[in-house]
Amino acid sequence: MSDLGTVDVSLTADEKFGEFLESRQMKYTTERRIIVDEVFSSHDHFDAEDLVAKLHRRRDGRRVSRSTVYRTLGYLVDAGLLRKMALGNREVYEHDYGYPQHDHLYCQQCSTLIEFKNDSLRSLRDEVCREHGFRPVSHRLVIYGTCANCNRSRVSKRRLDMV
Amino acid sequence: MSDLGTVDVSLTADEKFGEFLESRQMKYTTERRIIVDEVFSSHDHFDAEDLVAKLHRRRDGRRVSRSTVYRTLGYLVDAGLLRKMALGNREVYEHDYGYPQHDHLYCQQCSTLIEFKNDSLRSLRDEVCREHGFRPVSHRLVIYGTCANCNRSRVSKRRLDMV
DNA sequence: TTTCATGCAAAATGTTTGCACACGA
DNA sequence: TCGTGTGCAAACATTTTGCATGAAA
Repeated sequence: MSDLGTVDVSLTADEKFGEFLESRQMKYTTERRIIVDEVFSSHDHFDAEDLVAKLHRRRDGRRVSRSTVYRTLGYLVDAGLLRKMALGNREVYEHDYGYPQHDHLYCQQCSTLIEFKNDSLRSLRDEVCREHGFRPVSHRLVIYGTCANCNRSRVSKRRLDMV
Repeated sequence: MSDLGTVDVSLTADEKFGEFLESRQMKYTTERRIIVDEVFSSHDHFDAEDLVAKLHRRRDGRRVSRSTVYRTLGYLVDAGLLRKMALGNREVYEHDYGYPQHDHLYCQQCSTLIEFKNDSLRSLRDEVCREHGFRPVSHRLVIYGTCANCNRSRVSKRRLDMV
């Protein structure tokens, strides 16, 4: 997983979620805490069922049902803590809060996801929007292809084939 | 629907699909012809169920079952005639063959989809890929926000509110 | 103690598949 | 004719929902 560093934020994800819940008269339950802990313990992209599996197989007291996982993921997106995006034919979540805006390179060979940041891309996006009188809120860009590693292997393989 | 013109191609979509089917020892059946006709009769974006509905409600002899619609859409993508992409939480199809490469502005207010073409974007994409040793095959970019029309209405509304 | 959340099971959605019959080349 | 395709219904995969019980504030 690429690491683009962080964006300074005054609250932890946990605190931010607490504020969100409070503002909506919702409760910060044990289950919601378990989910936030799990989700923010690593920076990997994951889909709903990945998380269900992790939290469902637990033998300790920290099991959470499928419905609660799905419901809570929705709230985390609403709270601005997670972003949901389509990757091939999977729907994956990634950290949004405290993490810089970025786009993705997705290797169709080995399924590696590379994050990258490019400021010109952002300006170009805004310029296009301006030309259309369009007010951008967000965007999703995924470039599909093959990564450096896979390109290397293929070249080696091709060379071997030639021998 | 925006119209970006066409790209010159030597075969009609129908002929191209015929070639594809032949190359795979598949048959160009009545149902497949009905689907190609319908899909290429307009440039709108549509999802599988839109098409199922259109072809299922027909009273003439041109009804096609749900399974055949789904199966054929897959072949049309494989044949390079259609592109599939995520739009919000829908999966929509659009023409690929004979249509220029482009990206999308999606209005979250009125659900309008605006297509645009921007060559700098393409070069920038390729530059980013080069920096990462990544070989691009395709990409999906959707910018979410509000369109000129909706921005106008909102401004008017705001002005009225102030009176 | 009141209000909201959970877990379960059922339902809803979107898509794929096995199979008997039908059709295209 | 032969091999493929179709339609149907059933299976699947994913996500949502109604409801009785349980926990947070």
